[in-house]
Amino acid sequence: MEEKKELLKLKNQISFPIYLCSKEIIRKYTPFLNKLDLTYTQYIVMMYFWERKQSNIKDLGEIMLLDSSTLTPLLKKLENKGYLKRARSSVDERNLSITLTKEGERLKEKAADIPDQVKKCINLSEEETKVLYTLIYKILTNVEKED
Amino acid sequence: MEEKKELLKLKNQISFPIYLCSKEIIRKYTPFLNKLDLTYTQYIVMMYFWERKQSNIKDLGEIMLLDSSTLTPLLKKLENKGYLKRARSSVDERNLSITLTKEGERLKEKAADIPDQVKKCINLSEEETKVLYTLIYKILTNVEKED
DNA sequence: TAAAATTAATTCGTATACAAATAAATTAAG
DNA sequence: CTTAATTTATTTGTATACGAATTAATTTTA
Repeated sequence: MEEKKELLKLKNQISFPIYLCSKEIIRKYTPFLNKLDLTYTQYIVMMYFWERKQSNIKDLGEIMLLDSSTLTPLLKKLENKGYLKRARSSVDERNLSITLTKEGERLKEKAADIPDQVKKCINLSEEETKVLYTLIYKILTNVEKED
Repeated sequence: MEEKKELLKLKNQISFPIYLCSKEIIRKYTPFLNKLDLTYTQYIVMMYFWERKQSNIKDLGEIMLLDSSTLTPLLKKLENKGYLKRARSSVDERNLSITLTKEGERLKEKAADIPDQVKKCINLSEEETKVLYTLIYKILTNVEKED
């Protein structure tokens, strides 16, 4: 009985520090991303396209774990900035074909230093990072298993 | 040179899985919290008051790492639901004194089962949770050190 | 002590984030 | 072959989240 109430303390719920950690790391990215006129979410979407060049909203959303209702306005912003191009697929007009522009390619060079800078702030050893990485992915796998 | 571009891949940035993990764990809370008519952020604010009973926006914001501009509307919602009471402090009228209501106390009983349910979804061992906890707090400490 | 600086909370503007409803195109079923 | 079901993206509504500007109260300082 008392035990259950103990669980209801913030410090005893792993979700709370993870939530804080995510926000704080994003906060560390912000000054660097501001120089590129990008938000964190826009940045990870750009990273996706730096790897893939071409996609649609559905596939992008499956990697980002973001709904199309989040991505639609975000992609329009990135198109307005000149980094992406949006066009309906001619093969299947339901699909939106999103492609990286030359300007979007160039942005990759400007972003090249950011990961190292943030890594420096986070300041974990290689070993610690690897362990953290494993545990976080374990949670992601477990949590997704139930659907 | 090629090395830096390698860093710009999503899977090589620890921030991305942490960001996903935070969102996915919150998603696991959602069905339980819906039954209590609470969002995740409202839930962690309630947890804060289950421990403290009384606070102001500034102190609350320092624990939650949330700005007063986020908390002001959120606290008004929790007041409308009847869980909190907001009133200017008579000692220093700049401060908003926020207190837990009887209804808010009762909510704690209804929430008592949630942590265990989510823990089951996350499904890490005691040892793994402890290690994760340590690493996450290490990042939080390192990241905050620089201010 | 009166003006200046600081502090605490609110308001405003912009950007996610997600559920639910809608719309348009394609596929499946009869 | 036409209707029904499914799929993909958009729109709408609500709830964070955060920076910047504002307001009101208190402290500091000249």
